[in-house]
Amino acid sequence: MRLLIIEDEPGIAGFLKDGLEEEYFAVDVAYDGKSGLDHAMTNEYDLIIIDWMIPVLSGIEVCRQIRKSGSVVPIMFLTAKDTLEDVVFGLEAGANDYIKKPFAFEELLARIRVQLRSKNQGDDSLRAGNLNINPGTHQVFYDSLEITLTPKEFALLEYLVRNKDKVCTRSRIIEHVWDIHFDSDTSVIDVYITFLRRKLEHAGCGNLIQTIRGVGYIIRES
Amino acid sequence: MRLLIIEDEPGIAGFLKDGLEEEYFAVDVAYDGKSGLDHAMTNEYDLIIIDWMIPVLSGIEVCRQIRKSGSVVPIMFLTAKDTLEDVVFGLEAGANDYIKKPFAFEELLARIRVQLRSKNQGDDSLRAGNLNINPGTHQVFYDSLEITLTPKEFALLEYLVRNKDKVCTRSRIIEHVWDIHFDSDTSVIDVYITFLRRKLEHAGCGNLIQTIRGVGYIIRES
DNA sequence: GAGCTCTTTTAAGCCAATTTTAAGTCTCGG
DNA sequence: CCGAGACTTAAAATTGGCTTAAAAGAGCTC
Repeated sequence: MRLLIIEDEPGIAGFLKDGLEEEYFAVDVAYDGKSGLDHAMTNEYDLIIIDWMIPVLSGIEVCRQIRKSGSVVPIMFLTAKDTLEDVVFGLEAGANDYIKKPFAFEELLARIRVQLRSKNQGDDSLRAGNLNINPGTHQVFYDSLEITLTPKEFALLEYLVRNKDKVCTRSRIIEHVWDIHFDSDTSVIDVYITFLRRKLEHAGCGNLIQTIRGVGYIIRES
Repeated sequence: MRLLIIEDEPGIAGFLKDGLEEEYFAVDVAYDGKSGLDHAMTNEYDLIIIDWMIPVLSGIEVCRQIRKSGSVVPIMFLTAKDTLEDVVFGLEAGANDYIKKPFAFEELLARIRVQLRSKNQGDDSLRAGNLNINPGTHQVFYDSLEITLTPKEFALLEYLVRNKDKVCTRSRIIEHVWDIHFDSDTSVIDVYITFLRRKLEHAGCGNLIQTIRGVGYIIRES
């Protein structure tokens, strides 16, 4: 899952980036509103975190511009302000959630998961058929059998399952899971798809990941 | 286990901090309501102790704010007041327990253990398979064989067992057991995991602590 | 407070798992 | 049947955990 953080204080930005990468997110950081908007418009993110008070272009203005472009990406505000007025303003500008500084990292993480899961549905774990993925504990179960995955394998499977019934193109996968933006002729994806298929097959959960030739992959639930 | 004490009298605060650290807790202290709330919001604690009468923001207000943020961390009040009215007030504000000053340190400790155990289950001792951990006496038994641990070894094992069947990430371990909050590239955890494994192995209880590479550790009960 | 022991932390080298690269083989669609 | 793209495999590169030894710190005794 790929996140954008728009935050001018390097300390906070670094802390968030490190913590979120530990949770297998691919994280980009922008240090002012203009460059943040730039990133948001030229890339596809699964969620954007914006500080209210940032230079060049205010957080709220960035949010408005993103919405104006038609994007429905979940947006969360970080802010020191906490009057009712601000909340209303933020939500009117198109934000999905709102977290007051100072905040616990755990709380932010929980709220991020809420936003991401709403795209999916139901409880906190991700499902596809009998496969159960728990992003909180980094565990995967097929029925009650646990499948042990490496970090990259997990991140790839998570991305495919979050987008189940949708085709995931190679370029999106390389962006969202590997955070690689330029064109490159690597075949990492193929290799990891093989790894995943082998482990899933071995657990009795074969044929989950289907190939769309020339495009990418899809996990179908039906 | 990591505690926060919000108490303005340095004498009492120091006494509590020292006493609780002697019991292997990782203890933070805040000297007024505002800074206390700050700490509570920006960190993850296993229990919070709040004095009723503190400057800037009253204890009860701090408690309300914490609950308002959705946190369910156990909260205990310290207070000189003891009318029924106050008790009701405190509990309504979201406190879990209530202890009147002056109090015996032993009693406070006992009540803290009650609050912490409710997260786990049943009786006072922690279990994982045939391993038995007694937080009160700092003893560890494998069947009837005692395993002698140093304070840090004990604290680490206790944290892992309290969170058994859940993955404990490195960053959570370093926060809850060592009380280190900033990013640091220490390898203390590795060293202590080695110490623990060696002692457990030696007692015949090998293979208890499993590594989740790139993430942390887990003790599985099953 | 000097000297001793035990605990905790730091640092370095080693080893194993993970990730990436690269090359050869296979398969689908035209 | 050809070629592009996908799959598989092996091996290189990298990362990160494990182990060890030694230094630093804490507590105790005399």
